[in-house]
Parts: sequence; C-alpha cells; structure tokens
Amino acid sequence: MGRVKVEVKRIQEKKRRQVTFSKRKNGLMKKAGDLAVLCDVDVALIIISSTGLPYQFSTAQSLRQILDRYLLHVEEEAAICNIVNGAKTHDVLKDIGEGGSLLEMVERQLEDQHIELLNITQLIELEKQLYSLLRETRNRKTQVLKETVAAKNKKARK
Amino acid sequence: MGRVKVEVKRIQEKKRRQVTFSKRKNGLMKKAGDLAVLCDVDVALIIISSTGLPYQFSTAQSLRQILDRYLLHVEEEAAICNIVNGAKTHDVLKDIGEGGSLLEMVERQLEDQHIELLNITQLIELEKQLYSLLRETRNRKTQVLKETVAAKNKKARK
DNA sequence: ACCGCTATTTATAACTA
DNA sequence: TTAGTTATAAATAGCGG
Repeated sequence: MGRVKVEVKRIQEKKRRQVTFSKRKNGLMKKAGDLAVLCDVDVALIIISSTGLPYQFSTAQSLRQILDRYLLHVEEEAAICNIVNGAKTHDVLKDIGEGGSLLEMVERQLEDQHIELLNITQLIELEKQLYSLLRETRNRKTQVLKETVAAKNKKARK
Repeated sequence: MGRVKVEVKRIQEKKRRQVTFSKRKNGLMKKAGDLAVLCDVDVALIIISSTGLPYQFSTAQSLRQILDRYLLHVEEEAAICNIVNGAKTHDVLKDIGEGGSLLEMVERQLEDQHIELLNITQLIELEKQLYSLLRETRNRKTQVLKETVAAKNKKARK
C-alpha cells in the first residue's frame, strides 16, 4: 500500500529496510492495539530487530502475564500429551537428575518427598520457589558474563 | 478500512465481534510475517481470545526462542538495575529462602556452594536443571488440577 | 534519522449466498 | 455459519525537507 507494490522479501538497501521497519512496526502495534480493544482480547507482540533490540507491545500490565498464560496453556497440552503417551513424572524426574550435576543433592532431597505425592498447594509453592531461583540464576549468569566482557575490554585497552 | 469508519472501542454485538476478530487476527499475523521477511527481524505474536484460547505467530522455530531472548534482555536490564541500586544477589536469595517452605533444604544446600561463587559453566548447568525441574513441577500441577476436576465431575454425575 | 505529503496498494465492514 | 464480493477506510512507499 504505497506508490508501488512491493514483493514480500528481504529489502536489500539498508536505509530503506530501516525506514520500512520503523513504519511497519508502528503500524503493526497500532493494529494489535485496535484488535485488542475492538474484540476484547489480550495481545502480546515482541519484535526483535536485527541488532537484537527488542520492541514490545502488550495489553496486560505486564507482558509476563500473557506469556505465563500462554506457557501455561502450552504446558497443559504437553502434560496431556505426556499422560497419553504413558510417560511417568517419575521417569522424567530421574532423567533430569542423571548426568552428575551440581544439583544432585537437590534431586535426592526431592526424591524423598516425591514430587508426585505433593498436593496442589505444595506444588504451587514449589513452582514459585523454583521460578525465583531460576530468575536469580539467570541474573547472576548475565552479571558474570558482563564482568567477563568488561574484564576483556579493560585488558584490550592496555 | 471498510464500508464505514469504525470507532476503536469494544464491539458490542457478539457476532460482529467474532467476525472482526477472525478477520483482523489473520490480517495482523500476515502483517507480522511481512514485517519479519521485509526487514529481516524476529517477531512473536500471541493473541488470547476472550474464551482463553491462545493463537500464536512466530518467525523462529519455536516461540520459546523469541521469548527467551526477550526475557534474557529484560533480565539483563533488571540485573543492571540491581547492580545500580546496590542490591546484592545474596540478599535476594535470602529473601527467597525465607518464609519456611518446602525448599528450605534446597536453599541451605545452595548456600553452602554459594550462587555468587559459581562459574559461568556451573551457572548455565544450574539454570538448565532448575528450568527442567520447574517445567516438571508445572506439568505435575496441571495434572493434579485435571484429576481434581475429573473427580468433581464424576461426583456430580452421581 | 524523522516529519509531512499523497498516489497507490492493502485491509476490511457490510453485504451476499 | 462460513466463504466470497465490493465499496471504502487505512496503511504505506517513495519523495522532499
């Protein structure tokens, strides 16, 4: 929808590609917002530019909310699939534990009060705890990576 | 862009809303795909209908890849923010551990080989383990919920 | 890189079957 | 109800600042 018809394929000229990206990104986000309002639905949109910069749009307070709902759904499907295929929670847990890891101890602890025997409240609590721990681990990993890069740069400047 | 100009607000008539949802959802996904190809970027789009059904579009093999990249970026920002604010990883970990939980043991184990002292390889391994464990916990939670619902239905039929 | 302009293309609201 | 058709609104490509 412009002066000429454009083929849907990667735009070669960098400048034209950048301009088109900016314009269409805005258009897409506007349309996402319109859809959400008109049809009373939740929408999450993530665009990651070629430089790795993320742009996001989301109707909920946090994009996380939508992602969590989506992931929950996906995991429900996976769970159903597991049940159908006869895969046992126990087997999966054992697989995770194998391979001699830092977390062997943790695995052993969990084996005692087996995950299958936990009630729903306990499971929710366990999920929360693991999620926090995971986030913290990721943060720490990022920090270590940053420090490594910083150290390298310092060395390079010498 | 139709016979008449429409205001951007919730469509009252259910049928019209449904039709518009279907049409605009398709349009939005097409545009998302065009943007990705034309500008060589990654796009993830999640739409959750009012009935809770999720629809998704994504350029990567798995939407997860884009989400992970996005979340990584967000968590990097958070990590920087933490560093700026002087919050210590240790404090956060301690907060997580407080509240007398199922995971107290795990926390204690981790305290010994403190998370701050782990090297990058170990952190990556720990992350993987926690992620698997989290997924498993969520699956199990879903399963328990399903069983609960099934049991209720059975009871109700009597 | 970002505006405004406008000729055109594209999306779609209402309609139709 | 789910697809096509059509008249019209909306998005946007190229261009000039």
